[in-house]
Amino acid sequence: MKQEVESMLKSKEINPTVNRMLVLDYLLELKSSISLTDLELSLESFDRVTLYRTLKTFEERGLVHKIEDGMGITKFAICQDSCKAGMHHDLHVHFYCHNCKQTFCLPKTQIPEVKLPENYQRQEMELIVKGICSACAK
Amino acid sequence: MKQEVESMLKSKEINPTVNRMLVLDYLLELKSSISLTDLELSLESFDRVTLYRTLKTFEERGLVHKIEDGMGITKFAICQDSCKAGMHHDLHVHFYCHNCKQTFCLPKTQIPEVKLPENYQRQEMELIVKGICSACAK
DNA sequence: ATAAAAATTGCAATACAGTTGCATGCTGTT
DNA sequence: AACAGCATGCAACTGTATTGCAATTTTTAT
Ligand SMILES: [Mn+2]
Ligand SMILES: [Mn+2]
Ligand SMILES: [Zn+2]
Ligand SMILES: [Zn+2]
Repeated sequence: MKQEVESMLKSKEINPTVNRMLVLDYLLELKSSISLTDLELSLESFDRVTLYRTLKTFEERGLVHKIEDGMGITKFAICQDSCKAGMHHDLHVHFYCHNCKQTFCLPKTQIPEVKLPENYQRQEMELIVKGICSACAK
Repeated sequence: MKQEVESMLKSKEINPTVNRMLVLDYLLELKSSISLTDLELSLESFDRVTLYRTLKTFEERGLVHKIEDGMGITKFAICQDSCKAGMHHDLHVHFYCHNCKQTFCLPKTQIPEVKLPENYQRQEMELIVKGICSACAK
């Protein structure tokens, strides 16, 4: 397990420090995304700034992606697969649950194409669907 | 003109004070949306809190809608038409320009339907397209 | 293995958007 | 004119994001 986490960091050219391995391990367990504040609450021994910079590094190297959850909170989630440093391929839908306040990646749900007005040049897209998640719907 | 602004406020059951008429007038001139901070810079004579509460009232009465611009900034824009107090019909796409940092409503560009995984219940959607706006593309 | 260099971390401080409480001022009504 | 109710401004507070710098850890080169 620890071996796996370490090589995952190395493959993204991230120095595998103890801290970073613990953070990555935690993110991998997680079913949804997490905000910096919630991460700080979950991993109490870490300084907030360290977690901030850890997430920033992870994002820059293509290991996690940033999600605007649609309620003004920034969250982070492990990238699915093909993301590289400075190159995220993150065209899936995100789902915000009004009940549990969690934000889920829906990697199998692609963002459909939209036709923009004349002269608008698209570079990225974000689609946030809000409602009740499957766990809360039961 | 002033007459028009006043009756617009009244039709949404908002008390037409001098301040509110000036803010609404400014918003109507605007081609794109605006953040609280930028509004404060544009209308210097107003206190930030007054503008905050003005926008909040406008939003609650269905006169403006709130936009998460995808970069963590909340912006406000005049509603198109059928919005009522507590009931926004805001399923159009928003466009964020990386060059001028403005966020545009694209009222003619609807958000396409997406099929969610089993048991997810949709209530709202937000689609932000990022890139270069038509003015900056020239 | 050790020393030097480079990267990482923690603490303190700052920046900044959003929000609330309260005293004051304004407006319309009796 | 007196009153009630809403609107406004100021000060203060919250919460998140971000930076500077010194201390510590990790890596690299002897
Ligand atoms: Mn995602
Ligand atoms: Mn809009
Ligand atoms: Zn839920
Ligand atoms: Zn532009």
